[in-house]
Amino acid sequence: MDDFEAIYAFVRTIPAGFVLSYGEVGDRVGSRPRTVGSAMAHCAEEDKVPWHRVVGSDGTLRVARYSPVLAAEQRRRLELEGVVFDTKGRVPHPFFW
DNA sequence: CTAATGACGCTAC
DNA sequence: CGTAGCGCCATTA
Repeated sequence: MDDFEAIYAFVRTIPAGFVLSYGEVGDRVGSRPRTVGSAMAHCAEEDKVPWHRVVGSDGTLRVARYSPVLAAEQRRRLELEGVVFDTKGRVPHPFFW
């Protein structure tokens, strides 16, 4: 199984309304943050992965640097799940579960 | 096999 | 606050 698949499998278990950082996801699946980011970048719609629940260690939406459009999409989905953003557009702090 | 490519994270300045 | 450099490593070309 590709490392990506292991990452997708774990991310799929994150409940709606919860947010974890790339590093935290990496800790759970035994991968480095870089690999987690790479996996999220490649995940396809059919993978059914809640990629929006993974943010940067500082609570920012890292995807914004690459695609403002995707960042807006991520924020929209999180707010729909009840996640609150601070005045700087960041998640107060990744939630744990 | 080598090189390039990231939705990262941390430290230093 | 912002930028830069480095370590990291699976995946792809």
